[in-house]
Amino acid sequence: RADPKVADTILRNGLNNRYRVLEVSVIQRNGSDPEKHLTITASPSLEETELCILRNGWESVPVVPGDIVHLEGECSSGTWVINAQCGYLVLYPDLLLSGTTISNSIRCMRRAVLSERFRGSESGSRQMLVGTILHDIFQQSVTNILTQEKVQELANKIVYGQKYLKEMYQLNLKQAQIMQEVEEYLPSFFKWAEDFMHNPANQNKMQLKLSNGGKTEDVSSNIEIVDILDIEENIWSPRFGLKGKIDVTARVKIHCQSGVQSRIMPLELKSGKESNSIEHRSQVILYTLLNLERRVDPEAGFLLYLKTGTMYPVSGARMDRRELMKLRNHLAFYLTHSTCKSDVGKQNSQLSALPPVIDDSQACKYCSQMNNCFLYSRAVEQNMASVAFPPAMVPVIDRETQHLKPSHLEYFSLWYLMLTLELQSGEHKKGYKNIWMIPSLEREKAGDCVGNMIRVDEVDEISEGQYLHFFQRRNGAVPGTNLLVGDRVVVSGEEKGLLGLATGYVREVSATKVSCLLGRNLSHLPENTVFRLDHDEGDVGTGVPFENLSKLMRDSPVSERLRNLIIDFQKPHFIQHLSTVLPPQAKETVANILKGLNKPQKQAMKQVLLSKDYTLIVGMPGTGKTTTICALVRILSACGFSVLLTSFTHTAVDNVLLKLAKFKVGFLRLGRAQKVHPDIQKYTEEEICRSRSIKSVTDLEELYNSQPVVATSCMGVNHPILVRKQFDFCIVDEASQISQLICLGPLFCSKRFVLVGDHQQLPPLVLNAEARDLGMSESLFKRLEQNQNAVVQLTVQYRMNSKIMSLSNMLVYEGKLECGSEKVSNATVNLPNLKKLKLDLGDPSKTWLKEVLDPDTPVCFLNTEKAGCKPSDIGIISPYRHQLKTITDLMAKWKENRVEVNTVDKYQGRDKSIIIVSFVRNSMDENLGTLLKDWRRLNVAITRAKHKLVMVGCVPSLCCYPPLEKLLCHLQSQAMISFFCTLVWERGEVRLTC
DNA sequence: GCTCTGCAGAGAGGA
Repeated sequence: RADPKVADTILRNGLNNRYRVLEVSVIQRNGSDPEKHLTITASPSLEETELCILRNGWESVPVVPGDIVHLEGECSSGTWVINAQCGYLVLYPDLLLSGTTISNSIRCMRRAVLSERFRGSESGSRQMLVGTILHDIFQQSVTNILTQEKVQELANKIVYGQKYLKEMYQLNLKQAQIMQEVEEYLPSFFKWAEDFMHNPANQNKMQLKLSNGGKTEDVSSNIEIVDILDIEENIWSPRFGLKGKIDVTARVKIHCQSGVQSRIMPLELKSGKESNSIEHRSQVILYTLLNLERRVDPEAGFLLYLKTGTMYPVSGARMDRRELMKLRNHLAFYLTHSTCKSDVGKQNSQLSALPPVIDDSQACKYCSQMNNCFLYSRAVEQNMASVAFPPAMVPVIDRETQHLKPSHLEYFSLWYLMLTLELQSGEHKKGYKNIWMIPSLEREKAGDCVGNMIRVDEVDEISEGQYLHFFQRRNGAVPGTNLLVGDRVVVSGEEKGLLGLATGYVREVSATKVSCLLGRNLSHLPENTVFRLDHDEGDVGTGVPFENLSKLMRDSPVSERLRNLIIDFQKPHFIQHLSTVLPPQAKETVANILKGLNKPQKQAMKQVLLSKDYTLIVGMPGTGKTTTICALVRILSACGFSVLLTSFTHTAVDNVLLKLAKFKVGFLRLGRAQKVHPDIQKYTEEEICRSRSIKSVTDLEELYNSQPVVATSCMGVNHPILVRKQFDFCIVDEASQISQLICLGPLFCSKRFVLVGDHQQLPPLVLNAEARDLGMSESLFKRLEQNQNAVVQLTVQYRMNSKIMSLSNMLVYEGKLECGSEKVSNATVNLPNLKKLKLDLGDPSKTWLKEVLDPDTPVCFLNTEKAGCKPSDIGIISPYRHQLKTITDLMAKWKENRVEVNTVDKYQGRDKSIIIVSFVRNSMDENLGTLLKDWRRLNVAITRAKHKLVMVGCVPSLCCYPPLEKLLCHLQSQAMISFFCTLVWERGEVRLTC
């Protein structure tokens, strides 16, 4: 009951009810099937309980106390009955599972569960791409009622357009090949249209089970498609815990003996073999359920095979729907219970078993999840007493995983567990469910949503599949919001049932309007539709690390090499002489570049050139990491090497590129242009393809091969270039801040790698405490640092004056940091109005300010209001967000307010002339909190200032934290403490005492 | 005990 996963769930009655299960009991009566009785409640106090009785197979639903369920059906005097004839129980209804996921689980649920974790395991195939293209052509043809000639034209436009070029490049296919395949289908398109769209009296009799006047009857009827209402309609159903995209939503006339019926029905297109299989039919049945969210029950749908133009009716009979929903519940159970607490009394989590391995080696042979499936059984399940494998599969599993050592299996299961725990923490915080569980007005308060919007102006198709929409607040101005340009949004209708209409990106936010680039054109919706735009936190970055973990375990030379280096700590190798790597013609260029570097930087260049495996560059604060990376890229490319340049954030990548752009080194920037620095946008693939109007695979390939330097974020590893190309070097900036498995991504497509970072600064963020304790915040940089022969340190810094530097030197760097020049060492802050100001400070109560303002004082307080330096030169940092809010609010009164206020964490990688650190803490409580216990956070905090570092805090309180205690001791011994100020709160006023 | 960045992604077929 204390499960945090459900602790914050909103319970309620009614159509979209949510019940908490309090008790589960199995009732076994003589001679009849067992029943399951659930004691449930929809009241937050858990007091008013109801009873739910599960019968006729529903008792198999794996529901346990604490679970959240949704009930469909009827409740009479506090009792729900879910049986063969009526009602549904939906387990974890806020977990929406897609139609394909559920139909894929019919044969093997294990595969369906694995596919949810390892999304990119299927790299796609020719058939799939052709399928996607055929869908597109068909959908556009029927929507626009095109003639045969026009359809041919459209096919040409799509195949020879830019839309699918990337996929074609990835699969190494030619456009002509695709076109040839596509053309074979076109005659069937026309045949279908002839049969069903333009010919009401067609001879294609179909058997349809439909309700009529209260009873269901099997009717023989003629089907006529009269109107196409939507294509790719996206429906989220929090009632059934389902989601899906419906190929075609059509108005259908059903002509039968008793008359004509008109219905809106789903049409599912298939370009493969005409199998009419249970999987295909199940998909249609699930779509009939999805339709309930928006319209009356269609009761049936159609399966259309594009190869032949044959259309099969599929009824959404109660029995089939019921079985599919039970399947969904099982899937939801496995996805939700991916970890469990080990033996009673212990608090440690461990991985749960997946759905069992099926006994069908024939089916497994072609399964895209085979590797992950066997890996999980070998690394995780083989040690579980409760898991038995089909005997025939045991040797297969062993054979397919024999390339892995015990250390590899251990690494896999540890990281799989940590990633899963972290995923659960993320789901708990974010997730889509807020969109349907919390009204827009309420979500607006937190800034995550803008509701009550109507669409204005025309929808503008910017490029294929990208529609620019404009929204305006129905009454008044757009409220204050966190929505920023470039953020992902989900557009829904305020009216229920219109969830997830489209997703896209924010283009512009003004006081009156929000414009968004969406994947679907919403202009077909009624003009008075009221929308809400929700900030889409999505489940970003959850798939990539799982995917990388799976890749690392593959039976391939690249993966084996990385396993040896990363898991088994194999010593990195270096070659002896530079002459063997340095081409004669590059010598002069390289020498010139080296001239601009200091000694440790030069050493770093040499080390990288000599490396056969990897190099770690420790970039202490202010030591010119960006300059070093920039020089490194120039040298490597002068030597003829290809380079993949990455970092976790777009900002970090662009920082290097901004510098690099000044030199004659060409590069290609991957990633969404919206997320890229404006000055770098012209180097993005998106921009280049637009400006050169690239429309053939050949041209695209040429572009991809044109630059030896490619830059992208670590998450962008699924780009086709990285799938097909191998680079000589991969450089990862800010590597000490990147989670191990995310950092691993770009390394698969490179022969050698360079990690740049500083493990004395903040590690990757890990939300889940247990995962953190298990070691999840260990970056790859930190892990490999134990191989000291691969490490070079940049120790000469150009940021801080000597006094500021000395703090960090004492704290963590053991005196290794040195100033780059006298100028740096002696630099002080320039305060032009100081003289005048000092006169104003005659009041004895302000003497402390005088001292504080003295440029020769490294530790002090500064009044930015009158001192006369630019506010933009000042940064205020604190470990705590709430403190920043208070400071920001206090400063809001000022006319000109350009002082940047931010968290320590956010200031990493940046600097300012003057930094004011507010340590906040002012109590001797036992509750210390963890933020200030971290040496790395303190190190970051005190190494941001170039000329003046002002720290504010309560000395005795702060002495409880070991890192601060050390710092304060040092300050005292250096006589810097006398200037230290204590910040005291009294009745909401800030008073400074010395 | 309070720190937060990444990003399209449901479905494209195959046995």
